[in-house]
Amino acid sequence: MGRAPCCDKANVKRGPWSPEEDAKLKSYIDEYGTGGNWIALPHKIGLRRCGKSCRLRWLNYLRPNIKHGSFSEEEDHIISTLYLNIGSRWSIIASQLPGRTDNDIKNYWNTRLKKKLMGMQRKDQQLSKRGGIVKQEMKREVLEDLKVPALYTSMNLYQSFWPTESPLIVTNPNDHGQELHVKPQDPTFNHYPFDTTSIQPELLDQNNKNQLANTPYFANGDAVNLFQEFNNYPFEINEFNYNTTQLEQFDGLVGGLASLVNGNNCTSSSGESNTTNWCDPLAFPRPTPIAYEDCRRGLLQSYPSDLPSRFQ
DNA sequence: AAACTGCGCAACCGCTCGCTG
DNA sequence: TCAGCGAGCGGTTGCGCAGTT
Repeated sequence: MGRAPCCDKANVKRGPWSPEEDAKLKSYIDEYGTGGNWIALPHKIGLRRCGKSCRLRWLNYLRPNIKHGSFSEEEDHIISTLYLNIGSRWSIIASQLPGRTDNDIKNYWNTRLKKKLMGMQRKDQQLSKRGGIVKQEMKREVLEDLKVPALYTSMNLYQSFWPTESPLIVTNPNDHGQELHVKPQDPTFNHYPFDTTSIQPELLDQNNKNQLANTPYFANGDAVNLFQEFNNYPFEINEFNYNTTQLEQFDGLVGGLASLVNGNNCTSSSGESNTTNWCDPLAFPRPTPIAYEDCRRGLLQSYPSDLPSRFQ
């Protein structure tokens, strides 16, 4: 049995909204609010519209302070950076752009910005042909399929999502019995263009803006979607699972993940033979790939024997 | 001037998630 | 614990307009 429809489709109007319908909806919500029930709303005001349609019309067009019109360069930058870091999570991206709706941003990305960026990337490829064929091919794959959020290295980017109001106390669900006290983020830190000074310079592109050129890959050529890989936050990172389950092959080097131990933002405790950093998605910095840095430090000497095959 | 094409955007569709009883 | 429901979200569709042939 399929899902029950949210409204009687035979008796609701579809298609573009008339000015009269807009006025009806707007004046009602202005006076009474949505009442927290979109399904019931059209009946209350005598609109022959589906509740979902009313909600969409209000959110995308009628509500106050909606910004229509062309996007600025700064907005372009924010959208592209966020897209490359978190993918098509339009509502999150929209939350960073006051006055813009997720629908607007989605449309803008799909119809214009993506093409604009891809054009820029192709130009970049032509200029960097001295790179190896394999590297170029891998890069091309990623750039031509921007549906794959490639990397999650811009730590500061996420700071705009971090708590700023009060210290958090988080209990480790991994049964370690730890209580972690997290200091609030300095609110003055949330700005664009974001500060990249805390990111390993090897992980940044020539403009120190992102890490497009250093995307880690699986051996089969797929771009590593680090965020996807570790979507089941909170999770625990330690040197053991770091070395065995979170390895990626990166351009001939061995890479991986580690949490960024960054002052008060992340806490760590020493185990018997390794260091454990427990991270909560809302409270801590995202993990960052530190492939180059760790290779240089000699932390990764060889593949462990139980390395899952997909990382080999 | 008419037909065609491509693009932008509003709106719809269907899925997931979280809340509630 | 689980089913039902509504809200929210991201993908997709299709209309209308502008530019081109």
